[in-house]
Amino acid sequence: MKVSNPTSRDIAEIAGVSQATVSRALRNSPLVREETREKIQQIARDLNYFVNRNAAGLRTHQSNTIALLLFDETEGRHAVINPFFLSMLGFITRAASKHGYDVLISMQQLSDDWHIEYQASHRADGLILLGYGDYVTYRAKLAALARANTRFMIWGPTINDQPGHSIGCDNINGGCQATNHLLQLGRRSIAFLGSTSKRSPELAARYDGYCAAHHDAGVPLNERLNIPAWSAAGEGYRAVEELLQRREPFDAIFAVTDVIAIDAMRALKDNGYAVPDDVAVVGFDDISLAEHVTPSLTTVRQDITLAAEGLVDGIVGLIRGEPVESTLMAPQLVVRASCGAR
Amino acid sequence: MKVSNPTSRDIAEIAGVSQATVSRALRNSPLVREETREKIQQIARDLNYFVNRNAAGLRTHQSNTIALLLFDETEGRHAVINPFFLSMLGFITRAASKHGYDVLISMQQLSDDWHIEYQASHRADGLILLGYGDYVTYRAKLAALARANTRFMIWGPTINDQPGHSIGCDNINGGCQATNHLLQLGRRSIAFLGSTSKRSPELAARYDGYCAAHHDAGVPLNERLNIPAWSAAGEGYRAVEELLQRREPFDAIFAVTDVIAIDAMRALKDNGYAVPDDVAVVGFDDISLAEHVTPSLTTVRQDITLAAEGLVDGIVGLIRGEPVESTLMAPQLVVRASCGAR
DNA sequence: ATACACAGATGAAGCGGTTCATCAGTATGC
DNA sequence: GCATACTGATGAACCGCTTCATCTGTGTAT
Repeated sequence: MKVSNPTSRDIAEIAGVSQATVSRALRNSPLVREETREKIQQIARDLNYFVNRNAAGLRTHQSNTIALLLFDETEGRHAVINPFFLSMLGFITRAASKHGYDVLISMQQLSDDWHIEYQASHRADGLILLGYGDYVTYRAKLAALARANTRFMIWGPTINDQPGHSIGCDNINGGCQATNHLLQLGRRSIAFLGSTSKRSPELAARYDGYCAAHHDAGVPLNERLNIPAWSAAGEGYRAVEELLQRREPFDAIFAVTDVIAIDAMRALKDNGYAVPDDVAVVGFDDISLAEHVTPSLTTVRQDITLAAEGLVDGIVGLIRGEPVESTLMAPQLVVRASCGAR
Repeated sequence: MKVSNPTSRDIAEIAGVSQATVSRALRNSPLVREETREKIQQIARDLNYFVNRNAAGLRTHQSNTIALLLFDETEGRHAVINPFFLSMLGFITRAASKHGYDVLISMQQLSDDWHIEYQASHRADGLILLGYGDYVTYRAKLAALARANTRFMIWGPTINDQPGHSIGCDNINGGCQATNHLLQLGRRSIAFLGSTSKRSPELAARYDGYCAAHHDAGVPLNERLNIPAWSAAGEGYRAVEELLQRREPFDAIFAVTDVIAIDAMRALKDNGYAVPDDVAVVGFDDISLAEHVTPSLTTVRQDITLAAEGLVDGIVGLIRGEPVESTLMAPQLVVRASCGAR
C-alpha cells in the first residue's frame, strides 16, 4: 500500500478505525487500546507518515518551536558573531530538542516588530535573547515584548525592574576574580579593555568587578589604562595600539571578552611585548579557542551548558505557565599560561 | 478598539469587508482596490495583527522555513562545532531572510528519520546540510532523502552520481595551492594533518591536492608525514605529538582545517619549535580567528558569504521548482605569517 | 432484570487562513 | 438596447489535525 502524502485519514482507513483514534494513538493516548495503538503506529511508520505541524499547531495554538534572537555588539554590520554565543547556540539547540522543541534562529531585526511577530504569528512559542547588545534600544524592545505578553528569556544580568526573566553570570564577581588574580601575581598596572558603558551592562559589570578588586586590594585605579573596545575582529589589536600610544606603563591586561584578549595578545607580540612576562593577560568567556592560542589564555569561564539548559528550561516553563525564577550563575577563573601564574 | 488575539475576521469586521478581502489585502493582491488595501493594512498594524503561520501553512502546504542540519565530525559527543560552519550559519540565516525564509537549526539526528521528517511534517520546505560529516552513513541518508522527494542542498563536493544538489569549494585545488606555496618557499618535508579517508571526501580531496602538488613539483611523498586528525579540540595538538614521536624530520605542516592548524601551532611551540622558522604552517577554511592567532595563520579561504547565498538560492530554487545547478567554487590562498613568506 | 460504571471508539466542530467559483455594478462595443 | 468585458468584492470549501460530546458494548452492583 502506497500513499504519496499520507494523512491521518489515510491511516485511519487502512487501520479500519476513525481518524480521531489515529490522532490519539499517535500521541500515545491511554484512551486507545494498546493493541490498536501499536497497529496504527506501525502503519504510520510503514507509510512514512508524520503529523502535519501546521495543522496540529493551528488547532493547539502551539508551534513547539523556540525562537533564538542573536544580538550583535557591532551594529549588525559585521557578520561575525561572538563565538561565545555561537557555541551557546549549539547547547540551546540540544537542550531544546530534549524538551521536544525546535529552534528558529534570527540574527537581525527584520521589522520593528520582529520581537512580537515571532509569537504573534505562531512561529514560536517563546523567545530566547542572546547577545552583549545595546541595552538602550534593547530594553525598549523588552518592554514592548512584555506588553505584548510574549514569553521570553534573556541571557544576561538581572537588572532591577527589567521586564522578563533572565539567566546570567555574576559578571561583577567574574571581573573581580580576574583582576584579583592579576593583583595577587604582583601586577599593579592593569589595563582594562572593553566597554564600561551602561549600554552594555554585562560588560560594565565586569568593569565594576575590576574596580572592586582594586579597591579591596588598596590599589588605586588609573583611568588612563581604561581603553574602550568591542568584541569585533581587530578591536583588541586597535585597543592595544591606543594603549601604547598613551605611553602609560602597564604590566597586565584584563580584557572584557576572550575575543578582545586574543586579539590584544597578537598586538602585544607585534609590538615586542612578551606575554605573560612583560604583560599578563586575562580574558572572559572561555571560548573554545582560548585554550588553544599561544600562550593559552587565562580567562573567566561561564558554564554555557548550564546556561543553555537554564534558558531552555525557563522558556519551557513560561510556555507551560509555571513560575520561573531568574538566576545568577557563578563564574569560574580558569588559570592558563597568559597570566604568568605558572 | 482592542482585540487580544486578532484574526483576519476581526479585521474584516472592523474594516467592513469580507475576511477573504482581508487575506488578499494583506498580501498586496491587485484584486483589492488600493484604498481598501491600505485601510485594511492600517487596521492590521493598529491591532498588532500578524498572519497565523500555521493556518497559512496548512492551506498552502508551505512553511517558509528552511531547516539547517549540522553534522559533526566527532560523533556528536563534543558540543563543539567547527567555527567555520557556525559562521556559515550566520550568513545562511541572513541570505534566507532576504528570501523571506526562516531558518530552523538542528544539530543532532533525533530519530532515524529526522531528515525526512522535517519536510514531511511541513516544518520546513527544504533542507541545507552542513558539515565535514561521515559520508558513509551520510550518503545513505541522502539516498533516503532523494527517495522521499525531499528538497535539499549540500555543502560539499559534488560526487559522481551523488543524489541531490551541492555547492562546494574545489578542495583539490585548495590543497594544491596550499602545498604549492610551501614547496615554493623551499619546504620539502611537508607533514599532512587530517583525514584521507573516503568517509570525509572533502578532506580527502584536500589530501589529493597535497599529493598533486608534490607530484607536479617532482617532490616524493613521505607517507610517514601523514598524520590522521579530526577537527576537534586537542586533535591538532595530539597529531603533532604523534608526528614528533615518529622522529621523521619535517619543515612544514599542511593542516586540513584551521582548527587543526591552530592547535598544531600550539603543540609546536610547546615542544620548542618556532613557527614559521622551524616549521611553516598552512591551514584551511580561514575561520575568523586565523587572522588573530600568533603567528597569524596562512590558510585557504572559502568564500562563505557566496557559499551561503548559493545554498539558499539553490534551496529556494528547488522549492519553486526551478532548475538548480551544483557549483564548485574556487578557493583562495591567504598568505599571512605562519608560512614564513614574509 | 434494571441501573450504573467504564473502557474503547466515533462524529463533528473548529482552529485561521487561502483560493476557487460567483456575483454585483459599471464601462465598452456594435 | 443588449451582449460583453472588466473591476472589486463576496461566500464557501478546504487544508489536516485536536478534542468535546456521544455512543456502544461489556462487566458489576442492586
